[in-house]
This record gives sequence, C-alpha cells and structure tokens, in this order.
Amino acid sequence: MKLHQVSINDIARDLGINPSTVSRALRDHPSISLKTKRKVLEMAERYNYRPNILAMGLRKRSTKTIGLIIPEIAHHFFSSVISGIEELAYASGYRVMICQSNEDQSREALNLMALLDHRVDGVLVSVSKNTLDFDHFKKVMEQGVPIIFFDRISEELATDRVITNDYEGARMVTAHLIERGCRNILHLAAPKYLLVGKERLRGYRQALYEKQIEMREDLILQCDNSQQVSEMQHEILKLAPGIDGVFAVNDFTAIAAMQLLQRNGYTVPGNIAIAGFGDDPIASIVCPPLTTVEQKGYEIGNESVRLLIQRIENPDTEFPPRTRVFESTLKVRESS
Amino acid sequence: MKLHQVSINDIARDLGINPSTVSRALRDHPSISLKTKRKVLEMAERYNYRPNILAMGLRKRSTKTIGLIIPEIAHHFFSSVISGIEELAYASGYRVMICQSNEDQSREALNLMALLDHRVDGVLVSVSKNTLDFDHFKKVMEQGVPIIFFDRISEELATDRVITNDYEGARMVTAHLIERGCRNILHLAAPKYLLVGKERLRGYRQALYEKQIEMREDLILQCDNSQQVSEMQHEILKLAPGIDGVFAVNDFTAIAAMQLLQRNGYTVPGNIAIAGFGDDPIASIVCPPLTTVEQKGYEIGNESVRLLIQRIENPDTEFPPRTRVFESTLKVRESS
DNA sequence: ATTTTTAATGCAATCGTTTGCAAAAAGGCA
DNA sequence: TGCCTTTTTGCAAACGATTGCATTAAAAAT
Repeated sequence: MKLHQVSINDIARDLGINPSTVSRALRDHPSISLKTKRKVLEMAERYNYRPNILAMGLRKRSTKTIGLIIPEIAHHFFSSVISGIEELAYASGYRVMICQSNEDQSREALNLMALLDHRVDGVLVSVSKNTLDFDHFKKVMEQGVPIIFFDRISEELATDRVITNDYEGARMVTAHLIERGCRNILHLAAPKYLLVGKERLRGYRQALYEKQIEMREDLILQCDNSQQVSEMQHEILKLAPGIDGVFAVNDFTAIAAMQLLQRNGYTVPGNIAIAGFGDDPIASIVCPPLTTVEQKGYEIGNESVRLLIQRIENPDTEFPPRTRVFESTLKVRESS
Repeated sequence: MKLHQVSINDIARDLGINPSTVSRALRDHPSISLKTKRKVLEMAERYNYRPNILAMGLRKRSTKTIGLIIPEIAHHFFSSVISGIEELAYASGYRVMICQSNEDQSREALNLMALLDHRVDGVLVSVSKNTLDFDHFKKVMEQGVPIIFFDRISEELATDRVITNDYEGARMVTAHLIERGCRNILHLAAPKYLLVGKERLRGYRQALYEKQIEMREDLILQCDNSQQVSEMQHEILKLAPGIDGVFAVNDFTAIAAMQLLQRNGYTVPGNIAIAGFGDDPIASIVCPPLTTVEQKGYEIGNESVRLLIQRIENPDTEFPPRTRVFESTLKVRESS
C-alpha cells in the first residue's frame, strides 16, 4: 500500500498558511518573510517533503529531465559517453532517462515516443544502425523539443552534432599500417549509409592515396561485427593469402577477424597486421593487443549535454545547427 | 519554442463535448456510445493525441514506470539483465528508467531519490559494491513502494530476491579445477560483505572440503577487479610459485590475473589453470579462452520484473518475501 | 492620528487527466 | 402522451505545484 507523500498543502495546513506561501518559501522567493521561510523549511525537513515532479512538470511544462537514446548500452564507447552525459547533467540539475534502441529503428521510435510522453526537456540520440528513415526525429523537432545527435548522426537533419573525427582517425591508423609495411589492406566497413562508416572509409582511401597505393575495391567488405565476420569467413579467408593488413571499422570486428585469421594459421602481426577503431578495453586484453583509435567518449557526452542544455534554457534564441568535432588518437599496440 | 501538445480538452472543445467523455471514450469505457467513441478516436488520431503522463500520474498515482538501479551498465551480465527487464516490462505496458550507481553508495541513494521523485511504481536494484548502509532502501520500503533486489542483494532487508546460485557455481568450477589436477588454488574474492562474494567463497571452500584438500587461508585474497590485481601484483606473484590454479570471483579479475601471470613466465593452463565467473564475452576472446560460470542474466531480469509487477498490481495483497534462485552452468574452456 | 508606502500573505486559476455522482437523453411500455 | 428504465453525457472536484493579482499587515511619513 503506497503511502501518501506529504505535499505542500499538508505543510500549509499544519502551519495555518496558504500553499502558495509554502511554495514561495521553498523556492526562496524574496517577498516571503524570513520567519515564515524558516518555519516552512523546518517543517519540510521534518516531514521529509519532496516536491512532486509530476505536478511541477505539468504546471511548468519542464521536467528537468533529458532523454538519451543509445544503440547498445554495453559498448564501452557508449558507456563512457553516458558517464560524460550524467556528470554534466546532474551538475546542472537535470536527470537523465536512458533508453536503448538495440540497433532497431522501431524500438528507437518507441523510445522516442516514451521520452516525449514523459515530457523530457530535450533529447540526445545516437542513431541505431538500421535507421534509414528519420521521420520520428522530425516529429520531435517539429514539436519544438531540442534534439542533439552524437557519434551516429543523421545527415539529412539540420541539428547540432557532436562527433569524432572519424576521417582523420581512419587516415592515421591506415597510414600507420602502411608505414608498418602493409600494401594490401583489407577494410571491414560499416554499412554505407552510416556516416561514421563512410568517414572511416574515406580516411582509409585517403591514406592509400597519400602513400600512392592502389585502391582495390575488392578489399572493401561490408562487415562490422563479430557475427558478420563468422558469416563471411569464407570471403575473408579467400582474400587472406593476398593481404598483409586489416583495418576494421571497430574493435569487435577487428578482433573477430584477428582470431579467424589466427585459427587459420596466419600470424598477427607477422603475416597480417590488424587495427581496429574505438579503443574498447577488450583491445588491450586480446592477444596480441590491438592497435586502434581512441575516441573521446566522455568529452562527447559532456559536450552534447552542454549544447542541449543551452538550447533548453534559451528556447527563444535561434541557434544555427552546430557541429563539434573531437579528435581521435592513434593507439599503437602489438597487433601491427 | 515548445509547441502546445493537443490535450483531451482540445478534442472535447472541437467536438463540442465534455473532456470527461473524451477521457472515457479513449479508455473504451462501456457507458460511452459507439458513435462518440468513433468520433473521439478519429479526432485523437488526426491530432496525433498523446496522453500526458504527468497529468495521469498525478491523478492516478501510478506512472506505469519502473526504476532500475545498476552498478555498472557496461558489464555484459548487467546489460543482459537489462534486456530481460525491458522485454517483459514493455510487453506489460511499463517503461523502465535506468540509473547507474557507479558502485557508489551516495550515487545510489541519489538515484533512488530521483526515481521516487519521478513517482515510479516500483524499483529494481542491484546493490552497489560499496553500499554498507541500507537506510535509503528502507525509506523506500516504508513509503510502500515495492522494491526487488537482483544479483547483488541486501541480506538485512526482507524483500524479494532474484539471484544466481553462486554457491553451486563456485563449487562446480572449483571442483573442475581440482579434477584438472589443481591442489593449491588461489581464490581472488569479493569483499566479504557482498553476498555474492561470500557465496562464491563458500562454494570454493565446499569443493575443497569435498575433495579433502586442505583449506589455506593465505590463498584467499580480497581482490575483485583488474585494477586491484595490478595493485596487488606483488602479493599475487609471491604466491604464484606455490599455486597451480586460480579461481577469481569474476572474469575481469581472472583475466587480469591470467595476464599478470603470463607476463611473468607462467603458462596457462600448463603451470596454472585459471577460472572466472560470469561468462562475459571477453572470456571467450582472451587467450587462452577462459573457463568460467555462465549466469542467466536475461532470465534474472525477466523474473525480477515479473515479481515486481505482481506486487505493483496487487498493492493490497501481502506477499511474503520471495527468493528465486537461478542455476548457473560451467563453461569449460582452454584456461583450465 | 491619518495617510502613504512597502512588505508579506492569500485567492483562485491553471496545467491535463480521472471519476463519483447528478443530470439529461433515449428507449420501452402502457 | 406520460411514466419508468436504461443509456449516455456532463459537472465538478480532485491530484500537487505555480503565479499574477488582490489584499492585508506592518512600517514609514505626514
């Protein structure tokens, strides 16, 4: 049986004053006398009063809550983004409602609905992998709820974006493989409609171009998780004799490929050097430890919240869509 | 600029009827004529009406939302628990608000407050590692908000619990090490106040006892994450020459220990066999792949929600505290 | 002592939904 | 048509907090 939580009215009744006075006293309104403020505060303390967020939200049309939609909570990158988000959000007096889309567009749309239903003041999103249609986001924007994309953004929506310099990261790591002597580098790429994937591919191409190495389209495979690696193992193994390097779009794919190659008699980095992207903790545990690119998850989360809160708290200011790019850094380990 | 979301009153005005009629029509109340129901539904559809959860929650004192507090979102075990929770919760019409305590008691208490402030209908908790004091949970219970603990439970609170059979899992895996020939097994244990830790230790002891192997207290080290492994590396290395097996309370600790030993010239499983607990995906990626114990994360999440919703929807029924135990299964891999 | 000014409080409507009860409309039957 | 049921709808008060405006109490000025 749920107890009756004490309300502003209970306190008012007990003190023989008006609820509005209690409300103002609690918010430290200047026109309330010190004496009443003290009485109210003391009573609130004693009764363990907590404001009813539902009532506040209803009246003030603001819940001091921001929504977050993430493809997969269990990824290290995303969980460090979450830390960055929570830190600044809490410090600024906001709560965070976390949802995970499981890389599924319809789930993503449902999550978005749920967040709007809860009347969040704004939304942070990293788009799910299979999201091709952005109408659900448009609806949010039309309602005037601020929305900010990070890492996995939508190219067709004009919103604030907080991203990693994927292009430069991929260029660096590919250049590194080339410097290590690789000439035939297999690229395990993300689907072409994902911007991060496109950018990393572009960086890969650029590095080859800079070092004047011929681009071979047959060395680009769309394959971006460990399951796909095992599904495509025949293709990969068929290419294996002709390659001396692998650059995968993320660490999980890189590791799966590495283990596949190792199981089939190739040595890493002896026969084939390997690099990933993301610097998941697993990269330093696998053997050999994986060369990869570190992304600034915490900072990306932090900056996203900063931009969002700015929009939330200045609803009448027109900001042009802003893009923040965080540089990534190469982590060279024994796999290359 | 946030738009005015259309409300039940807008629909009522447009249709020239009373808001209460609209409300009942939307909820399919039997005393509303089919004709009005159709009109209302059509209008609601057209205007894209969404009920205001804040108002509903305020009036009905139920938000159809359950709160979840988890120590670390990024752990595979917890994220599979989350999947289990979300699946059943969504299917039953509930939303889930996820919070992470970061293994910190004060954060945990804050999270709990936030959830209560949002008037969740019930709470699922896995206790943070450094939580020694349970007053914040008691407060929730006194308010009559149902609370259910899973995996990391509180022994001093009489609540529903959903746990793994840690004792049996630990006993099995230790027995397995013994069968593999280990006689001096180092146990890297969790803090003694954590029930999971105690139970796994108990299982370890029991296995030794059953196989009539002498218990050596000096082979039990309190050390339950990779950071602590590196802090305690001297102790571990000092013991290393005298041991032929390691059973760690979780996979991360097991792996950190394994790598420490390997770096110092020990072979695994040749010189020392190693086993962990939890079956994190990393366990099958590390080399050699780690022997461990699989926990039923998804099922644990699912069952927790089931128990919680049962309490939420039967507020007047007195359930005695229930405990559900899920069996774990041994996963033998190359590290032993 | 009376008026003016300022400080402190109260009133009442509002946010969007639900719900017990009263009222009206519709249907049935003589 | 009149009366009685039964079906449909409306009224108004909640839920808990906020806020513009009116009002009262207290202090200052005349």
